[in-house]
Parts: sequence; structure tokens; C-alpha cells
Amino acid sequence: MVTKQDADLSRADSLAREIFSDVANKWAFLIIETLGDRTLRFSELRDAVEGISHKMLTQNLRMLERNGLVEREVHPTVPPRVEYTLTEPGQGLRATVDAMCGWTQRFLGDIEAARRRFEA
Amino acid sequence: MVTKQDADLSRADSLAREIFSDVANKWAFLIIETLGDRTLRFSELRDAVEGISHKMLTQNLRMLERNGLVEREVHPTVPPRVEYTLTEPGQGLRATVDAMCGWTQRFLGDIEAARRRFEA
DNA sequence: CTGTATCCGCTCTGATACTG
DNA sequence: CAGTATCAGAGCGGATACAG
Repeated sequence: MVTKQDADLSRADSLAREIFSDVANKWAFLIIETLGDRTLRFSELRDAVEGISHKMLTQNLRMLERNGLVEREVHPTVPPRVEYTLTEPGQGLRATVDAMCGWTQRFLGDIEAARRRFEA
Repeated sequence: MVTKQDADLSRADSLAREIFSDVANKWAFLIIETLGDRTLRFSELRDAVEGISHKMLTQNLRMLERNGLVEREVHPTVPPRVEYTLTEPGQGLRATVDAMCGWTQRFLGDIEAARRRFEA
């Protein structure tokens, strides 16, 4: 028998997985790390996130905005000025991304060694 | 002037970013979560990680092995039996992925709400 | 300055078939 | 059972051009 709770759980699971798929990508992580607790303009982000293209930045910012992870604030001036800031959920994700960065630093040596070992 | 330390730092950074790119992908995360502290066979993993194809599983397992995050143990029987386990660095990464899963659960509601708001 | 749209090459992905 | 190879389609990502 499938209870209502089961249904809710599997719905939550599939939603979680979908969010996961959205967010578990290199550019999203780098944008979140770069933003930190600052507020940055589109062009500042483009310059700060090394190697990102105009298109990927727009695309990922829309995705993050759609999921409520960044807030987009438009100043109706000319030329336009648009600023991006992490929301509270965004800051929460940032904490986990920070942890992952720490992990990379911590195990850099092991990973390099493993790679050399793997060439064989 | 570019010191030796600067060079080392930027080398470490680019390596870290490379690792990041390898690992920051949906399938890798799901595999790591699924493995947890268990030891699983190839076919068990394929069944446990919902939706993953034979090919993606192989590809990601190789990548994880190359970076020393999973250990691959071959039992020379017939039919062959190959088991995968997270290494210590792998467990470290798992901790951060766990945190990310917790984050998804915690903010599921906010994210759903944000999405509804975004349709406008 | 910011954002959308288009084109195009290239990689990623899944399905299938084959080997040990 | 585990792994590799191949093929074809989808989607990513970069460059460019143009609009508000």
C-alpha cells in the first residue's frame, strides 16, 4: 500500500533531486562562492568569476533566481544597474560549497598522489 | 613581482578548480551519497542510483577512482565481482554532499515558493 | 550596462552490441 | 558480471549581433 506520506516523500525526493541537478554544476558553485556575502553587479560578477561567458552567467543567474537563491535588484537608471545578492537559502548553500572548497584544500595532496598512482 | 608562493598558490587554485569541475556534477554526487559507508558492487550501484546508465556509472566511477575518492576492488572470480568503497578523501567529500542534501531538505519549501513566485 | 537571440561546434548522454 | 566501443541525438557553451 502506498500511503499519502510515501507519496509526499517521493515527491519531495524527486524535487530535491531536481534542485540538486540544477545546482550541482561548476558555474553555479563558482558564482555562489564569488558572491559570498557581497552584492555584485552583473559585470563585476563576469569579471570576478574567471572564465565564465556572458551567456553562462546570465543562464546560471536566472536559474539561481528562479530557485530563490539569489536576489536580483534592478536600478532603473541609464545605463541600467543590476545587483545580485545571495538570499538566506543561498547563504545556506554557500556554507556547503565553502565546505567543499575546504575539502579540496585539505585533500589536494592525496588527490594529486592518487592521480599519479592512477597512471599505470 | 611574482614570487614562488604566488606560483604555488595559483597552481593549487587551478588544480582545485579542476577537481571541482570533475566532482561538481550530479552523478558523482549521487554515487557518493549512495555509497555512503557501504561497499557495493557495480550492478548494485547501477540499481541503487536511480536513472543512471551503465555508461555514466562506469565513467564517473573511473573519474572518482582516478582522483582517489573511491577504491576499486576486483575479485578474480567467474563471473567477475568488483566492489567499490569510498576512501578517506571520499568520505570527506561525502560529508559535504550530505550537508548539501540536508540543505535541500531544509529549504525545499522556500525553493518551491520561490519558483511559484518566479512564474510572473 | 544588461539581457535576449542566433549560430555552430563540440561534448555529453543513452542505447546497443560486443569482449573477457 | 563488468567493462569497452560505437553511433546518433540532445544539449552545452562560446562568439557575435542586436535591443532596451
